[in-house]
Amino acid sequence: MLFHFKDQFPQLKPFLDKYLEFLKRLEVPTKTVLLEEGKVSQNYIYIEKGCVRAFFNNNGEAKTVQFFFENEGLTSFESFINNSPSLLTIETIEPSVVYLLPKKYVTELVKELVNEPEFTQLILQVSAGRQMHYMNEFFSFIRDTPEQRYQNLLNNRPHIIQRVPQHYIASYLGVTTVHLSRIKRKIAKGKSHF
Amino acid sequence: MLFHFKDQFPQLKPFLDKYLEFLKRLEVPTKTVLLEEGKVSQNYIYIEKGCVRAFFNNNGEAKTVQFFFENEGLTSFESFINNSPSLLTIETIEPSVVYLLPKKYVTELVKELVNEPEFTQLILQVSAGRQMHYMNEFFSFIRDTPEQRYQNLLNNRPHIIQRVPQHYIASYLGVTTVHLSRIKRKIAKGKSHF
DNA sequence: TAAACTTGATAACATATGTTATCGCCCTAA
DNA sequence: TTAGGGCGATAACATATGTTATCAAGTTTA
Repeated sequence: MLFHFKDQFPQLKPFLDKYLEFLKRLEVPTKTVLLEEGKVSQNYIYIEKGCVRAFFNNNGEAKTVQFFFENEGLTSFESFINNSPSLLTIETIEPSVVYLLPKKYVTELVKELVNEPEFTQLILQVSAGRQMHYMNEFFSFIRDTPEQRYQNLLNNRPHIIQRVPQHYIASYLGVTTVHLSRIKRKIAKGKSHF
Repeated sequence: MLFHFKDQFPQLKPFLDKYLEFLKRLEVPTKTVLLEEGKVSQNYIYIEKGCVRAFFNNNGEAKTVQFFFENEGLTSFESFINNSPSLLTIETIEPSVVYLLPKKYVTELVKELVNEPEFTQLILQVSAGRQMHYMNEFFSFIRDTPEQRYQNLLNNRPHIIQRVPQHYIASYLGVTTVHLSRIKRKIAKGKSHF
């Protein structure tokens, strides 16, 4: 969220650069929890290498809602703003290298930036983008069958299918692993006709 | 979105009040379209009386995603910020009285406010709230069965069930009207045991 | 007032998806 | 090297939900 926008909003660069030194580099194995559902987010997270998933717990069953990869940053936005417990757990899927910026510094940074009109622009833009993302995911769930959602992944984000274990993908699509297998078989059959 | 926050952010009040005179009052019948999917939002909308639904079109079938009632304001946020076509149509469900603030004035107002630190606070808060809303709707779709979603409506927002025609509710729940009837019968049966 | 719509319930049948169990493959730890 | 565990495919059966058609009651319109 934060450090991606240096190029787009050059006036903010000096503010952001000041905080680079407070980033903590972390090398972590698979299945490391970076933020736990129900706890207040304590860090802004940036992924240098590897990938993570965001999920929430429903009666012991994990529902995966999003994947993040290299060069992406993430926060539990609402958790940061309102000090409210995170709705999601963030967990690595592969051995990963991440940078953390502790909440304390994020808060400081925001305090400094709140007087910069450019920052308001950035906030508006980031917020609109996030809202767009959740709306699109939401609408896709309503509009598309699981098979169509799988096709969307194949067409638009094949790296996810390549890197992420199938049971997480099934969870993301909203079906069981059994049904995802059926979907894959059906698609494979369809293809073999040509 | 905008005029609700006068009390919470008193410093912004004079800015907001200046624009009250540009609000256009409109009395409209049922099924009036206030914003059409695919078009750029031209107004901030405030509902004085009546109610509206937000839906998108999927192969000729309308998928309802949200209802708004008295004293609520709405914008297609992304559409406003990015001048992008709205993902949703906004249509009245009842004869309604609404106020419109043309985009021109909203833009002006935002330009004035962008230098007010309090405005950034407001933006952060509104954005977090909106994101929370869409996340919750999204997660409820993933987590809950249509029957549970109907129970949630009954428990938390019974006014919706009372005022809104059943086919819109079925669409909102993600099922056919036939299935919603089944759900209602099942719940009625369950109750009659006590 | 009568005709035409709209809304909601219901039945019969079709399809999509979940549940449980089994099998095979690959990887890793002892 | 072998035993166990994680992962994915598949089959058989169960359940949830969609589709189509019909009916009844209420509402709008000519």
